[in-house]
Amino acid sequence: MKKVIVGLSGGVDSSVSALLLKQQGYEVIGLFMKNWHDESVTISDECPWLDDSNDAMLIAEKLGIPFQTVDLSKEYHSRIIDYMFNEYENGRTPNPDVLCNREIKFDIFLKIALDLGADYIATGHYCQVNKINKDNKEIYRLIAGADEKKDQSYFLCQLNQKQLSKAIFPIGHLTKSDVRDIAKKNDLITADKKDSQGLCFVGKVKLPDFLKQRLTPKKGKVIKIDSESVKQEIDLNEVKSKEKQLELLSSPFSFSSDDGEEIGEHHGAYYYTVGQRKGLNIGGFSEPLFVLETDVSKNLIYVGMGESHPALYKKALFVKSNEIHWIREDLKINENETMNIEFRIRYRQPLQSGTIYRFKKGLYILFDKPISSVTSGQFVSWYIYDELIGSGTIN
RNA sequence: GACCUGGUAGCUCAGUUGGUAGAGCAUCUCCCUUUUAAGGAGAGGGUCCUGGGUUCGAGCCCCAGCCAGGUCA
Repeated sequence: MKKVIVGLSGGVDSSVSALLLKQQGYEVIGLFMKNWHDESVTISDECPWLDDSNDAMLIAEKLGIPFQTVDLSKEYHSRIIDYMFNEYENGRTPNPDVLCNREIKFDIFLKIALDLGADYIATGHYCQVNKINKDNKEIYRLIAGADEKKDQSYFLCQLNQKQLSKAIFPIGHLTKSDVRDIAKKNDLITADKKDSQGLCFVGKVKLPDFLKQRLTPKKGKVIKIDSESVKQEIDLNEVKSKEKQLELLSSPFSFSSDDGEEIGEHHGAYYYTVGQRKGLNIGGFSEPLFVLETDVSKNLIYVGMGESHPALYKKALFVKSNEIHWIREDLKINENETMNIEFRIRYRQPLQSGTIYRFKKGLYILFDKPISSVTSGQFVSWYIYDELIGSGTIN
């Protein structure tokens, strides 16, 4: 009998995952990860993890499976929280939950599971894995969850073949309402529990407050850039090489304080992210203001009025060579090759179409249509149909 | 110095022939969402510059003052 350790979070998705594994005849062990202690920074109920661990335990009892708790808060802190603060400090916008999967659930947790003699680990993610044979090699494919609205493949975009080979996603072929139905029919107490939100393991936070733990507030200017003053289309015909063209299209606008008018003050450029609307605390304009760019070294933030401001849109993005990740290494493209793909630059964004151009320095993705709020530090993941084949950090 | 225009929600402004005020933005809450955003819904918020006067009744009319911007000598 194959042995699976399932990460029980105390939610309905992992509950049903465990149930299904049990029904499929696996030897199932439930493991609850406690990765965060500090409730002072969260908005939600006083002690969410206590309820969650309790629910997880009750589910394990109900299913008649062994249950354990592990505390990975030290690792979570060094691998996720530290990364987060570093990125924000450098004016980038990290994605802790993508890292959490790569570094915690599918690394440390996986190792613990293997040490316990498990053959696989399972989680309640809405995504699917399948295996194909190609040139006598087994290749694992990461497929989007069947429920388009809940597809969480994006959060797993940094996993590799080895990790996928050990992963089972028991609910990936189901919809959320299927999962809730199953939970109800089987009297699982988590059946009607609200979906979790906010940072995985940490919970819902007000980001600026969270960041203030380590990034001290410092006042700076907010500069408003007029639509008209944004330099118009670069004449690509004057630029000979494709690489140079793409470099221009993907590079930041690099505004300076002379490019616009000072309209207010902020409390720290690193609290803001591209495309952000709320929290600027500046009114008096006919349309909302959106953050176009931040400059952490000068502590400036640049904003533009209206959702169609030209500086809110980009036609290309860049990923450095060492930050390119292929799940399907067999599909990897070489220097000077291109590939038509679909991609997304944030969770739940509809897939966008574009082309990858690979050069020595890294790769560019040229979008068929300009994309709003392309944010450095976030992950871009690329797909062929519903298969996620690679990803990278937006430069 | 004279004249003109304006002083109305946190901000920018609208307010019909006088009947105790509105819109956008901002803010807050909720919804959505295992990142950051965006998006959707709702709510709160006004000694209508001050002091007099006319009127049954004044943000709207009259007088004086204060403040801001402008024009002319």
